[in-house]
Amino acid sequence: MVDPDRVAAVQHRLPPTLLVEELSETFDVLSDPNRLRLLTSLLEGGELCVCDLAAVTGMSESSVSHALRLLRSHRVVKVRRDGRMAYYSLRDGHVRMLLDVALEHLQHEG
Amino acid sequence: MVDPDRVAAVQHRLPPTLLVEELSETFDVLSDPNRLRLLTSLLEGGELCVCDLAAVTGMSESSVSHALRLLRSHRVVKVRRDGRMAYYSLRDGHVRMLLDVALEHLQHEG
DNA sequence: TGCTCATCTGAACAGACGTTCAGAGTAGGC
DNA sequence: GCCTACTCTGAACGTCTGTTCAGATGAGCA
Repeated sequence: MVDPDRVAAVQHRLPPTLLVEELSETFDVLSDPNRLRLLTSLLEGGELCVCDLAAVTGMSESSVSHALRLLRSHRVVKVRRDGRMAYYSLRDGHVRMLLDVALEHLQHEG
Repeated sequence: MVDPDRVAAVQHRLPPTLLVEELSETFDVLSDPNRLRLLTSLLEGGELCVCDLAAVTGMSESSVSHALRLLRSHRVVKVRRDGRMAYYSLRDGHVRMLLDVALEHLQHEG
C-alpha cells in the first residue's frame, strides 16, 4: 500500500455493498445485444406485443419472453394485458438517457 | 405477427448491429460490482495505483489488474506510468453520468 | 549483480448466462 | 366442445466470465 490515508478516505466514501450490487444488476440488464434491441424497439414503437417484438428483433418468441421477464423484474418495462395479448412498453425515460450517455462515450472513444 | 406495418417501420429505425454490440459491451463493463467499486474509487480518489485500489476495494491485486485491463480496453480509465508504479484515473465524465442515471432509475423503482 | 516490490499475464476452474426445446396455460373463433 | 394462436415456463446445454494461482516482467536499491 502506498498512501494509507487516501485509501482510508476513499474507502469511507464508497457506496454501500447493496447499492453497488443493485447498480451492477441495472447495467447487466443492458449488457445484452438482444435486450438492447428489444428496448430500442420499444423506444421507437412505443408499445409492442411479444410476437411483434420477436419479428422486429429476429429473436424466437420464447427468447423474447425470457428477456422481457428479466426486464420486467428490473422495472425497465411494463406490460399491459389484453385478452391473450401482452403489450410491452418502457417504464420510464431512464433507458433512453442511459443509451444516450453510452453513445456519447462511444463517440468520444475514437 | 400482429401489426406488420409497424414491425417493418420499427425494424428500419433500429440501430445497426455493430453499434448495438458496442453499446452492450459498454454496459457489460459496468455490470460487475468489483469494477464498479474500482470506478467509484477513482471517482472519489482521482488517481490511484493498483495496490491502493486493491486495498480500497478488498480485491486481490491480480484481480484488480485484470479488471483494469478490461476497463482500459474500453477507454473507461487511463493509466500513467511512473517507474514501476501505474496510476489509474477515469478517462472522461461519462461514467459519473451513467452512474447518476442508473441511481435515479433505482430510486424510482420503489 | 542480486534482491525486493509493483504490476502484468496466461491457464484453469467454478459459477453465471442466454438460448433452444418441449410443454403448459389461456383466450378467441368456429 | 374443439382447435388455433399468443404467451409463459422449466430444464438442459454450450458458452462466456471472473476469480485464483503460478509465474514473468521490469524498475529501484544496495
